[in-house]
Amino acid sequence: MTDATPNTKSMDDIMALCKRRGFVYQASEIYGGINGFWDYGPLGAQLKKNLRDAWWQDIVMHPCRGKPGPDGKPVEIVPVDSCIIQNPKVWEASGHVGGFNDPMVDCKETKNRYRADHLLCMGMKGDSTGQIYAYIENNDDSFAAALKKLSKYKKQELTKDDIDICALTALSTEELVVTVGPDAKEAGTLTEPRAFNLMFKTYVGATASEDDVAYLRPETAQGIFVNFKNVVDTTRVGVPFGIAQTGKAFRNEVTPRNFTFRSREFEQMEIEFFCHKDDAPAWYQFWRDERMKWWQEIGLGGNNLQMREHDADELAHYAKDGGGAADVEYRFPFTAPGFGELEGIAYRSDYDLRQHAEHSGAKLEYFDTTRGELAKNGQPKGERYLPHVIEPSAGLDRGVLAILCEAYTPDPDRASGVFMKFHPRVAPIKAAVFPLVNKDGMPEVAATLHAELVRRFGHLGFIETDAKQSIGKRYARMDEAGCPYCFTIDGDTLNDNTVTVRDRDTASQERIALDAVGAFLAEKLGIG
RNA sequence: GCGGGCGUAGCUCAAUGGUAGAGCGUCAGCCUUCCAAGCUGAAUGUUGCCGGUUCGAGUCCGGUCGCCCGCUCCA
Repeated sequence: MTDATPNTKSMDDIMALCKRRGFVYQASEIYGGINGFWDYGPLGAQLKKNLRDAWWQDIVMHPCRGKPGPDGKPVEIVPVDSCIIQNPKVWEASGHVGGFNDPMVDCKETKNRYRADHLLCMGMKGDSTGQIYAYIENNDDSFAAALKKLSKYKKQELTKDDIDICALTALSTEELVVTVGPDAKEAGTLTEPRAFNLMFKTYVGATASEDDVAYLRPETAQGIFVNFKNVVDTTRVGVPFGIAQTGKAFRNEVTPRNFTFRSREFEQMEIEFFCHKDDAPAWYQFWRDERMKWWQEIGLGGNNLQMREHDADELAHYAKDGGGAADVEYRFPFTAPGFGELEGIAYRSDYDLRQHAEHSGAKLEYFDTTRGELAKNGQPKGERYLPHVIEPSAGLDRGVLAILCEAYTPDPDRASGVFMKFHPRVAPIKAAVFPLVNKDGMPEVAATLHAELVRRFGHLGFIETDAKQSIGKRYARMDEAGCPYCFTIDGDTLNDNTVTVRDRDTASQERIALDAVGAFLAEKLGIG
């Protein structure tokens, strides 16, 4: 098999176009920028909104476009919009306070960095003197290398039965000085374990004391879990159902990289879908397939999109028997030939609700009146349980980036040299209206048509008009901005009330009636 | 955070330690009846930022910020 185009696009060229055409700017650029933050310009802001709106429409307002769930019933999803700052106990319950503070160890010799809790140390049994050798947990090569170095140091052939093992984090400062790093030759090159807090910290209230510490949310998911009981109590939803929200999340990444792919401030689109434990595998399969299909339909239909099931050893311990976890991945120019994650679909069991129930003391169990054994009157007695959760969690900014990369289409045969092949549904500019020349009554007709299209389609994106310079230059500009259709008023329009429609992807034209333009565009935008 | 590379106009790039430039794009006017045509004109830079060496720094040195690559990280 051959991939004709996937790896050949230049990320530098795509970034240059994003800047040039107003899709993405570096945040605080006039002050020299700030690492890991990006702003969207006019076209980027609308593109991002269109993608978010498409998700909202297809998830919340018309779930899965009407496709029934595995139970044969309509899929039910309701939205919430929770705060970026929550009670800090939320993040203790979710495990983020612990998990986002992984101590790291650096090796001064090899410049490698390791998670401190992933390193083990070996010494000769019954001989605690001299050097200690560190190796990486669950890594046979690293273990063998350390054993070999220890054998050479002790001048005798040692096997795994001849050694004592302990965690690196259990070593004293004195012991660390005589410890040889996993990839090092000399002892004492490892630093003390240092904490890296990946959550942004802030203070609630003006006094800013340590008692007032709060965190910017590192994911939107927990805002859903903490509102589970509220939603069940105040709306008429019943399990199985989902709660969805979009919003910003913040992670103090060690190394922001690859344009907007790993940013410190980013936007997520998340669903937490609650179902009975027995139904979880079927719902997992359902969402996994639906989400893959959605990304394909939104414009990532090429061979740069793939679904990857996580291997068993990647799975969280609770994910094994409810389906599993899978990522929708896109082959970005900077990951090629590999892929980068767009969305994760994870089986989370009842882990999150259970954690919040334990930490908060709230009763989060759901009483399901459709289950349980039948009473004498034939009605089910009901069943009380913590619902299990399937979580499709997508990165909005990553989606935008994938769409930008996929749309970027070099074409030496056209004036612009490149055009942006956006799916009409997400294209930030929906249409453009041009008078062929800026005289002879054409501008007036164009202005009238433009005003009509703005009224009818302006809520979906920009409707452009432009009478300056040559028609070829205007088409070229629209190619780079990814406008799918250009309507041109020419001399014939004045005689027979027809206009030309130029198709961005083929650069070919057809004539349609002036009063049919609205219907034409509606059909092309999929809102006929 | 570590190592390497890079930083000049919106973009792509010039400029031996000696007056900061070009092409494209942008804007204005003229012209123009279908794909960046042509003509005329205009705007745009504390050379990322701060400091040092020098009579003189875009150029050399130090620091800092940012971007790219490799580590690390990616809950």
